Amino acid sequence: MATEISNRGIASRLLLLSELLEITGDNVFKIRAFYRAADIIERSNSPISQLNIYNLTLVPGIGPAIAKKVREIVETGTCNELEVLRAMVPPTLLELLNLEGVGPKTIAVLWKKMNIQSIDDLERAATGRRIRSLKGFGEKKEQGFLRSIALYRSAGGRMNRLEAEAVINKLAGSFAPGTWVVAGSYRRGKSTIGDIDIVTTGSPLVINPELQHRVDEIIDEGDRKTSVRVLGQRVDIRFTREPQLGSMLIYLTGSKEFNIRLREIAIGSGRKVNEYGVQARADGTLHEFSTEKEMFSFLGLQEIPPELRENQGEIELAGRFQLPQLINPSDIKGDLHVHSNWSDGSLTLDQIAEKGEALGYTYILCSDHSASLGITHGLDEEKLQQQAHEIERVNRTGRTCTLLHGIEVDILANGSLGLPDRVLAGLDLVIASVHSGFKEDRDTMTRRVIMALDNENVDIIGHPTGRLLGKRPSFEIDMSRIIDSARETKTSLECNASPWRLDLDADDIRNSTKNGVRISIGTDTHQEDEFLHMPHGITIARRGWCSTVNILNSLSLQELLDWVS
DNA sequence: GCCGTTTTCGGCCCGACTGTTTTCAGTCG
Repeated sequence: MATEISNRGIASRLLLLSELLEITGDNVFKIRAFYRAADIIERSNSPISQLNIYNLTLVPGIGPAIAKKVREIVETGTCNELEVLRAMVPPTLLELLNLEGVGPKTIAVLWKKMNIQSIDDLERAATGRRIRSLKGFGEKKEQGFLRSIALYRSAGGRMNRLEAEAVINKLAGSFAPGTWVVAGSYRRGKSTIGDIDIVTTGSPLVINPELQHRVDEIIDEGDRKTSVRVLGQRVDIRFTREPQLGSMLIYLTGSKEFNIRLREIAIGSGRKVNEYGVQARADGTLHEFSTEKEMFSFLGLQEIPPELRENQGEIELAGRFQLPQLINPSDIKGDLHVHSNWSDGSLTLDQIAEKGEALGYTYILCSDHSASLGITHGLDEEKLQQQAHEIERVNRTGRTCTLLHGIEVDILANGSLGLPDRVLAGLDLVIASVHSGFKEDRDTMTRRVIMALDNENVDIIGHPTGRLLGKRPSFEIDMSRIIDSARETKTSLECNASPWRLDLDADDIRNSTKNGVRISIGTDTHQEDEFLHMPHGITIARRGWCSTVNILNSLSLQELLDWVS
């Protein structure tokens, strides 16, 4: 059997098609249709390659033309229109789309009038001051191109949440306390953030000058909006007034798809939604909202938590007042992934129990590495037995937080585990994780993890895709098979709260809980301050539509022990 | 190209800011 093309594979070809159509100047609505279809296919949790033409057209956003192209891609790996465009447009031209301030129209003109085909070509032409001779281009554009090229070459990509917080902290002094809110993808709880968006009720007359000496660069400056660069990252600041704060927050929190959907709905009832409020199209009267809740209510919607605003069905549910009650920090009863100084952590077991008590937890799973992983001073059978005695001693000291004795056992290359079953059977909870052999192919890796799932001693699969944000991509793994197997074996999948992992991601979490798989949130703490990463994990779980019933560590200690047995 | 209890044709979210212009196109979010 030939390998089926993945949803991502289909989506990437449609995306390439829409980018090529942009440069060749095709109808913008047609381009958007391709772009939307690519997004829908990428996010779908069932294999699109198995749908026939008719079933494809039943997917919202896919019509007869795109359905035909998808089938062509499934059967041949590409489609005719894509190949025609690829033969026409130099491939290096697409890279120019990554430059800030450079869009498809600009690229088309540079290509057709000056035969500029790549970033290097553009740099040479701008340095040689040749571009200013083109109609519609001047000296400032030329300099802007050179700045964008330098920025693109030095860019470190998207920020993780800690890096975003560093940028925010650098600017915090520009605003009076209580007059500003971080919106955008940071507020929606995304695991990586492209730029920072801030809404403030402060005056631009005060804040714009304040920003001057805190930023690397002012990109745009205005009375309604100012954009700056801080620590190499873009920050957009929108100025508003208290009576309009609600609509501005909704607007700047997004997502883009969410905003578009909200506005489409408003059009249906003769209204216009923008960042200033809701306007009646008939007479132009503007309704203002100081809170988001008031504006949602005015539109006939339940208040939608920022983490859900992705146009993934939440708006329709909000219209029926049927949004899920999302998990909250106060629902978390304990941390299910902590390392002590018995392996590669820095805290003693006593310190961990003390910290757990201070955080209001009723339990913490002490899950050190197994001995198979040489670099982290893992525990063998003997050390594990000694640790058991020490945990018993700590648990007798009368703290309100109980230490559970567990392990983070390695899933080895052949799918077996780093410790024998009889050892694992004696522990309270077992996390099994992949820490080596990331380069295996998709099928091998999937079977490795499924073997671990089939082991009756394994309760949780730790960081199931192995990614390190910005450093190491997920390894190849068929998550739908993993989720099926987790359901059958009643195993939990981890939402690792470390800001460098945040793995599983929100889409996989939502697919897991739809299938009845419980999510375990663990901080993977190695040193004291990492206990504070729990909220990052909760945020991702909220993005995955999790209620308390979906979260393993919202169970009480007794319920958790019952679940294990 | 997609879509439809206003529509099967004619719409398709909305506004800020810049640079290059004498009124607007392009880009961005």
